[in-house]
Amino acid sequence: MTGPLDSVFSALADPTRRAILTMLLEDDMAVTDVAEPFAMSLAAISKHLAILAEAGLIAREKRGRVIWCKLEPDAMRAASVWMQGFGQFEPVDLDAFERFLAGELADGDTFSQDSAGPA
Amino acid sequence: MTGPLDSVFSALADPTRRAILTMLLEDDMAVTDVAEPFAMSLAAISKHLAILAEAGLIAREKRGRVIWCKLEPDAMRAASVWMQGFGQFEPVDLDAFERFLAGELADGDTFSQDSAGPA
DNA sequence: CGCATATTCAACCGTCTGGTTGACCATTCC
DNA sequence: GGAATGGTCAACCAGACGGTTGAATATGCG
Repeated sequence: MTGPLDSVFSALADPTRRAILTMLLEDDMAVTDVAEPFAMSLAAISKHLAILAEAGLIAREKRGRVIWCKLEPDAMRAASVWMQGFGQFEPVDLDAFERFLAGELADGDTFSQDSAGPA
Repeated sequence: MTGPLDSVFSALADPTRRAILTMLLEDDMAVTDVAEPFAMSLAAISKHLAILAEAGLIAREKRGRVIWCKLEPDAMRAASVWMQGFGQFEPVDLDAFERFLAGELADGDTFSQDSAGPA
């Protein structure tokens, strides 16, 4: 009885996948380009993309031999609403957001997880 | 490195744990009472509670021989804000959002889960 | 003290997850 | 047609996950 919240939350539980979503926030990307900054195989990224697509968080569209990945932020809505039921955090509290960033920022500026940095 | 978003999202990815959080929305509860509606062992529930506590989503306080579980909705804030960055990315400071992400990256029973949402 | 209650610990088990590698389509280019 | 490019598939592996059971550790009570 796996529901949509299960797949969305567990998709978001992986930092690589969250990083991918963040990249897609900028622009649609081909699979190979998505994979480029990560220190793992293309096949691994392909699996991550499949999980994100399964959760509805991205859509993949094949054009020629390239598959374009596009963010589908609507899939986050249910999960977001669920969480908001627990806090009084307003749906759009940008001040809180900026304060959060200021507090939590501190370090790091690339997607390099373990050893290899981005090219 | 495992950041706070990892533990929160993966804690929320399990329907049993979401149901527990929902119950705690009503009131603080003892471990045994939390376990009561579920068709699984007390030990299993105890583990779920440990995971929720590890993620900061609940606090456990021992009073006498009973351990009381209390919701800590603040732990959801970061994850909620993160998701909201995707929901309405127009007003959000995208640059700050991505810097934050880069930093974060370095680093048969009673409940029908998906309907069991906050009141 | 001795027993019941509340909760965790420890060992174990099957399944899922995230990664690897190498082979396999599909498409474009020469 | 044949080679290079873009992506996925399949098999495999180590480790995490979600559950079980039985023993252990408080604490409260008569």
